Amino acid sequence: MLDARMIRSNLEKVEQAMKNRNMAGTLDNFVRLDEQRRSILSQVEERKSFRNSDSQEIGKLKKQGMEAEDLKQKVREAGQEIKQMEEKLKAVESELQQILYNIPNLPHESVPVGADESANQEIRRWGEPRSFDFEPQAHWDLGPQLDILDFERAAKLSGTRFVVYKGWGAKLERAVINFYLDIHTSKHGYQEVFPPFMVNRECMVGTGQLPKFAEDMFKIEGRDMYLVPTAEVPLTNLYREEILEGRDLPLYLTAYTACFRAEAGSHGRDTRGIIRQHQFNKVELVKIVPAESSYEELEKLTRDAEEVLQALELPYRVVLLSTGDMGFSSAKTYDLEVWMPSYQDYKEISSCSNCEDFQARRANIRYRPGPGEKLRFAHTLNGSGVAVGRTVAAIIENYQQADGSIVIPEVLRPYMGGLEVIEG
RNA sequence: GGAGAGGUGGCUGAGUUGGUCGAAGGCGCUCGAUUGGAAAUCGAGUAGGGGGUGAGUAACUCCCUCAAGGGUUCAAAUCCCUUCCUCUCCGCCA
Repeated sequence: MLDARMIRSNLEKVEQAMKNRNMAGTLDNFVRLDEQRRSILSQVEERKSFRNSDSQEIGKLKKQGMEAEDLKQKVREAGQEIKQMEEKLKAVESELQQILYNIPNLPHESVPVGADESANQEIRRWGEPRSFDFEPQAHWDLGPQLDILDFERAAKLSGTRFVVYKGWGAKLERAVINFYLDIHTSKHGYQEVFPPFMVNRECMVGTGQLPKFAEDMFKIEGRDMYLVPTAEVPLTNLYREEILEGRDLPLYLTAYTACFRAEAGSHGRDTRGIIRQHQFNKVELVKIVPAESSYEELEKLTRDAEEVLQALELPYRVVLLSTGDMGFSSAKTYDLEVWMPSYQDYKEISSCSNCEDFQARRANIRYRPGPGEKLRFAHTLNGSGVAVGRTVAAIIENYQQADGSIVIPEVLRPYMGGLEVIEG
């Protein structure tokens, strides 16, 4: 959420930013409601001020043993008026709130302006895509052949966009999770967290999934709760409605969770394999930092995510997303894209974003920079560190051999009981 | 699921015959005094949000907030209702 006062004094800038994000419409409604709100508010407050002083007057008269029926009557009438005005104010404020909740974050000045991913900028590449001396297979063919992925039985259990991992496949998934958590906690200084996979509405509003993207979420029937679409939600909301001490920042948090997404509107995209599932595993990185250092922290966070791909020796590239391709809450996003032989292309495996104070303002996460200083909204960052299912898919495809077996990346072998190759 | 207790400022803890209480005291913190420096001691200050005047992250002023929402009343931290949360006991359960 953007600061209403900031919008008020930067109308053109915000409207242009919305345009750059392919969001139609103007801020005319905002301006109208904002003015209305302030005008009603000062009127109400004026009445209240009179009511308060009259009411105190009654108290004084009573104390002296005098009656004050006239004054009481007057205040009673003022109360009625105030009540009516407050109802109107409430209506205006909630309308205003809805508008604010639906305005995306302002892109950082370093973000390329463009309508879609074609405007994204490649920042750097790491590793060489392997050239095969045989016809490489896709993970959705290799997995079932090796009996480590079972799509047919997953459909029986849950439908499309689900997968069952079996045997060494299940082990590999778990190995990747543990490997990621171990690196981020022991080497990069993140605190490991194991949060609930279900959260309340306030959390979803706090990080920006709601109200705008309700159709992408799985809601729990009969309760105001949602399955987490990413650990970013519980991790960032850990400090919702809290005031942190400046000296306690930055906070580095990491968590493994399953992630649940309805994938509304993505019919026909990535229908094969485990690239796009309703449930997938992810190790997430979240930072809560002072405003001054958030862009430095974004670079560091991105490197932290890259490092696990380097350790796995998976070729990837880093892409700076354009204004049209960025997520709603983000001011600047780097995607990490891993080489996928089945796509003959790089495929997103991580998304690292600086949300600045956009989420903190929604979730009311503040900090006191120093003793006696005014409270400020913290800056929040998040990044996949990285997607586990897509990692497994990338390993299967990039490490496949002509006979259909899969070599286990060296760093994962300790997590696999020393296994070097998964064979049929 | 049943029975009971409770939710007050950064923390702790008063305040429940409704009235000047945004809230005593303590701790913590900030500034000052003291000291060669520090501890101890003494003094002062110290909640958050929003609106208005204003060039102002200065100053002044008003409104709101004692878990959340509603109600009673001229007036509610104090009375009533609903919801949420915490704790204790019982039941159930991994």
